[in-house]
Amino acid sequence: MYNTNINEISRWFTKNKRQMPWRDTKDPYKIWLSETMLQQTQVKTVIPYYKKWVSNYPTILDVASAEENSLLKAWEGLGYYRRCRNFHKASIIVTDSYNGRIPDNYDTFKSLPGVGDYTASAVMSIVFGLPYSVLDANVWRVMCRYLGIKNITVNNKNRIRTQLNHWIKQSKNPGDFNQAMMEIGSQACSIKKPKCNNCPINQSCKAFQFGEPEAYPKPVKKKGIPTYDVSVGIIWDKDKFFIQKREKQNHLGGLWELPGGKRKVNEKLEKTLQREINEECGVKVKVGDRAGFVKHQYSHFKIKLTAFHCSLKNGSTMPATKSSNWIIPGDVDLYPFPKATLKIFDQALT
DNA sequence: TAGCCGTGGGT
DNA sequence: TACCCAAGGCT
Repeated sequence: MYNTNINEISRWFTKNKRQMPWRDTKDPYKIWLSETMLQQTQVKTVIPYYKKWVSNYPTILDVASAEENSLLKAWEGLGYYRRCRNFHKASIIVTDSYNGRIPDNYDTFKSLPGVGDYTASAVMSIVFGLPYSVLDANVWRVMCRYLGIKNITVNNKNRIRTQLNHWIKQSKNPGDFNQAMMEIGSQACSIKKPKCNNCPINQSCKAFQFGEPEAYPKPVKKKGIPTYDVSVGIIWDKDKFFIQKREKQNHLGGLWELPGGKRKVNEKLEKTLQREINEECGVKVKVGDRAGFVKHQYSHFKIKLTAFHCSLKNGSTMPATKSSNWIIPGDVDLYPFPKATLKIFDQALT
């Protein structure tokens, strides 16, 4: 029965796999990069970023020798920017400590920053043919349905691991097996309205036999997220305006932004701006016309973001530092900004 | 360990 | 519109 499933999965993958720029490479750098970009990010979203990245940085040596600011600019809009900073750090470790060769050992590779169980298993199996099974959100859903599992427990996770390990040891190509399982989850065993008639393992699938695949696994209720009113300033000095770099350990770390902050209850947005800029930069500003307004949603909160044109009051100065600068609108292309800031620029600088 | 971390696709 | 969630990792 097991080997029958393996053969069916393999046949299904050959027939149904989508083409992706990294699909046919065994270059550990490119597979590692793609798996990093794919974390919590859909294939369709990743493809253009992947292409641009490998064009800019063809080898891991190019990444190691690049400025973090340039790498973040290439990552701009992809989100979860810590992935980019960790990939940079890891590339330097590989260059300095492993003579530029990406480790072919699971534990050594997984010790690199940003490499967890999923990424290590994916790279080891796809590049080096080692039998480490991946358990991402897709495979988790496929296996919950296959084994008739509703709840996340340690025991159930072990049952899934055991079955996957058994299969992958039987498979001729561990990398293809892993990718096949993920592709089944994405294309056939979808969250809503799964296409069970196009699934290679439906004959042994408990959830399919029970006639209610969507009930497995049991959906977890998630919390609501708060909304904040935020106001930021475009502080002009002649043709230049002020930007600052966010602390690396913080939200959107390493990216650049306009100064500003969260509105307090019953506070006017103009007042918020003067208060925040005084707290952050130690200067007083004159707030002028509204420059833009956008709504934006992050992972765990939403913002309503209002931007104002501003100018420094007489006697106030803000010198450029390592983490701040005065730039002309054309320089926006030189710095990585969060999406919300880019939306404000679209409204305010054109 | 559960919360944090971005953005866009899909419905 | 509003909401869920995606080829996870870190603390």
